[in-house]
Amino acid sequence: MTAVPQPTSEHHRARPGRVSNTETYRELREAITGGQFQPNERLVEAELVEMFHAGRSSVRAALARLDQEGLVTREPNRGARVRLISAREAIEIEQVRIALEKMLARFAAERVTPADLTDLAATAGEMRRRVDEGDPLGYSELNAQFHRRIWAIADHQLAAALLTTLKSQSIRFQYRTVLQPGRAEKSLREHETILRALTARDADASEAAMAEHIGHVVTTLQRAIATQSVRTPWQHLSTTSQT
Amino acid sequence: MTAVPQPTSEHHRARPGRVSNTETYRELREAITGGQFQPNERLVEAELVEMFHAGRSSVRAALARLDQEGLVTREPNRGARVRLISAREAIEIEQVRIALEKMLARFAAERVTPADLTDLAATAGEMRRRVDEGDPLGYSELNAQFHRRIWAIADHQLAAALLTTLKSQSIRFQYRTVLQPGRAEKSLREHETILRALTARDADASEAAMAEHIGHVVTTLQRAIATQSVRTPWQHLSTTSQT
DNA sequence: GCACCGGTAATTGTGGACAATCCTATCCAC
DNA sequence: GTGGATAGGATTGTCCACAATTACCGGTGC
Repeated sequence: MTAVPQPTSEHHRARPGRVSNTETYRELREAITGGQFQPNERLVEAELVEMFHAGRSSVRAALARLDQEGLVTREPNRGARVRLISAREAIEIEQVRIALEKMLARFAAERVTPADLTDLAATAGEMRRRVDEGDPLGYSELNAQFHRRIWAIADHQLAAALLTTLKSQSIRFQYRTVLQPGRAEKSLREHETILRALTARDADASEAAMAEHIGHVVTTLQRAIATQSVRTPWQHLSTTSQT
Repeated sequence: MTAVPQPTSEHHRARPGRVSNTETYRELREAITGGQFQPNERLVEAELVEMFHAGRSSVRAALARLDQEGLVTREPNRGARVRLISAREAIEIEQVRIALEKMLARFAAERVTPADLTDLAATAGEMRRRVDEGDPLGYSELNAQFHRRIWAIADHQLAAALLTTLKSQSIRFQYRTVLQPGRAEKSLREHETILRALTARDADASEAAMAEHIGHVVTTLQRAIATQSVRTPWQHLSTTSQT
């Protein structure tokens, strides 16, 4: 079956000297998304126990959870591996992302406040600065921030949770849409279009602008996948993603 | 964090006499969605061990997994409970469902084959028969089948997986829309509209028809929730849901 | 050289025991 | 009678040992 997106009960509190159960989960997750393991690399429980100074129970729980999140694969009696995301899956993820972000853009347009707008405008301005300075990494970070801000305005916990998890799966590591030349300027203009639509509180326009924006990401992604198979397959560069 | 939707590695094979690990998961899940437990009811591990003739490890694993799927809640050192889904969450679920099913309707319109269409038409015909006979339960089942068929045509694993899980969460609420007077006829007509749009291979019309259909479900749901708080809170009738 | 086969090592799956934590009921002081 | 402290029971969290399964490797027969 399939894992759903609830903000999984996470009221755990870290105890002083101990390595909490969810702590090892967090660390392992970080290690995977951070690229410390190659995709498809085996994750032997005993090794992880030593690596994170945790009990085997914790490691097993963490693996089970990451399995459901789609970051690792487990086969019975054969252990866990870092999940390798196929091109098709990566595209499916982006398509779902479009559907959800469209919805959120619409909701955001209906609820946005003046304070939100000045905030978004500030971020957009900062993004333009980064582009002009030729700082793609900083731009990426602000980009993510822009989108998250819209999620917050839309105030939709479920969609936000889903998007967060989906994001961590794909783009973060393997199919990084590398900075195609000229993509940054276009991306920036798309964000500005979104901002204008939100400012006008035009739900249809906001949704359409968001759809077009992420749609471009998909085509960029598809191009990247088409040409990628030739070059070095798995290159982990940084942790920010580019949209 | 949040659970993601991968078709979680599930190659397990049931051994003759033994109660496999994922088997208890399946049973427990079935018990919860089937309404064998009251919402918010405590799920004591020892009791479940006895009930399903499984080891505590299995039960614990199952609970962890169901926690991520959003069917149970766990608090550290305080055990697990059947998750009670708030009205807001139920609505959020339906909203996400709209977004995803719209997308799938569009994809389906682009890929549908003549065989698919005759199949859908047959289901729609059967649905009409059930409505005429006044068989809401049978209608519900066919309804679900109709939607699943569209998912299959769209051929989008991720979205299908997400929808399946979301559905299992909100089953309790979906019951309420069934019994609304006159809802069945309207629902049927909406499905027929969707079918016509698909037959015409009109992606925009298909998406719109699907959006309108599920949109009505949401408003019906909201009305039901508004009036519900007074009457008997949790009445489990069957396992099929009504949209 | 290659397929098959047995044994051994490595790894995962599971149950049980114990520790840690929380809840409840009771008792005592005021 | 009320509030707080405390002991007891119930329940969960974690470690550990052992069983079960799989992978690896060398040997044998053809």
